[in-house]
Amino acid sequence: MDNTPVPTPPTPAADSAEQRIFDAAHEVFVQKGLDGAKMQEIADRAGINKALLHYYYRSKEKLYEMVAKAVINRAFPIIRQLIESDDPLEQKITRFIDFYIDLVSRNPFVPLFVITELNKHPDRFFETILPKELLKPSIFFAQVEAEIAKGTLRPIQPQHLLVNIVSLCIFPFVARPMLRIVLGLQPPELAQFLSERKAEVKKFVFQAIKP
Amino acid sequence: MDNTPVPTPPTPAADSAEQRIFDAAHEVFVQKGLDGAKMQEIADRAGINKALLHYYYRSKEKLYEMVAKAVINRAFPIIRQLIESDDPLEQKITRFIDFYIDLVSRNPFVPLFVITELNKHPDRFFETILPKELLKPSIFFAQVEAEIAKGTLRPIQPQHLLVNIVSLCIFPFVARPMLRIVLGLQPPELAQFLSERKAEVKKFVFQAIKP
DNA sequence: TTGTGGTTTAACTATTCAGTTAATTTTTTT
DNA sequence: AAAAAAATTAACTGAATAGTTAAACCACAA
Repeated sequence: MDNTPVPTPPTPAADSAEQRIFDAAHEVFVQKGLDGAKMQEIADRAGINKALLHYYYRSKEKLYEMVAKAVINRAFPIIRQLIESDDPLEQKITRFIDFYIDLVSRNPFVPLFVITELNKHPDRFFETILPKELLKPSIFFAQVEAEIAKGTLRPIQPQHLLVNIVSLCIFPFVARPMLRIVLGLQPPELAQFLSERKAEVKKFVFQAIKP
Repeated sequence: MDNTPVPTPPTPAADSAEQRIFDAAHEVFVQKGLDGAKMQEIADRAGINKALLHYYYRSKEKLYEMVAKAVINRAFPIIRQLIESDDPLEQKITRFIDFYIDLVSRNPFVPLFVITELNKHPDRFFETILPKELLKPSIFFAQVEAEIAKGTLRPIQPQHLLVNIVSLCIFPFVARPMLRIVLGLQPPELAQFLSERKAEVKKFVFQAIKP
């Protein structure tokens, strides 16, 4: 028979106060950043007393750090897998664009959050939030070099290619409200426009790199 | 003879306290945002007493608003000129990329500032900060359509083309610290990498749109 | 010289907000 | 059911920081 004590789960139960606090903090921090977020607002959204925030998470900084880690750890493994896989290049790029645009269109505030965080506290970010193992894009780079050598790709620095792809995927979602200014689009047309991005980016990229 | 009184100039003298305050505020707000900026830090950077900030600019919000307007009004006319000019398309794209990358590499914090501001107070932004006249990209769109009809350009929605170009220009500079993670580049290599962007983006775009 | 208006400052007040405390309620254990 | 532990709250404290005030300073005119 099983007499091992049930360990306190590292992730709190789905509808516990602890979890509701975390979810509220997630929303608020990602949308407003560390300075813009107020503990009272987080408490209100979670529907609990402000003292509970400190009961479960000690301080604003600690809570923020946990949220930041969660954000990174949700996205990072997916990106790592996409970049480090050894699918053939064309398929890899296709998958990358599809996944990445899915990811960012579901979480449009995340890239902005990461970039802002990274600008304000680069040290903390690299030391405590980011996983020790950075990405290894060398497989991707080697694949690109190989296809160039074979003549199935025009010459291009693989680093630039990767950055180009990422830029095309992320930027329009991050800068969504800017599109209203630049293109003169209203919200409904804007949603339509963004839904076309997957196909558009793929066409654009493949045309740009064919020999 | 001229007996009209000399009006108080709308822009204060170059080395006045008023101007030094504004410059300091500009730096601090653009880098740290409204919430991250502290009035004391602005005063310190301007080398004056904190009370002077309120003497000249009433409140933090007012000062912030003036800075935001100045930022927009510096960038907007340049962009408008680039987009609305009637240079032939190829030259227009070339100029656009060159100017835009120059602009953003000299002011890497500005796009982030604008996007953040736009996310937090879209109403204020559209009502008080932005010039009444939005951009008119229709000339650009027409040019693209024309070249497609002539067969000198592959079919592509002009809106997507414009967004693609802007994304490729802005994003790498905004996300500069992310490149360290994605590409594994250290600061010196990173500077080198970014200096190659102008040439790279032009090659990439023109290859992507040729028939 | 002295009066006047604009400029600048040191010292102060008010507010906002993170964090604490001590008491109360709820849940779990015996 | 009583005792113990955990969860939750209202009310408080302290620190940071936006904003005010009143006095000092300065330039310049009468």
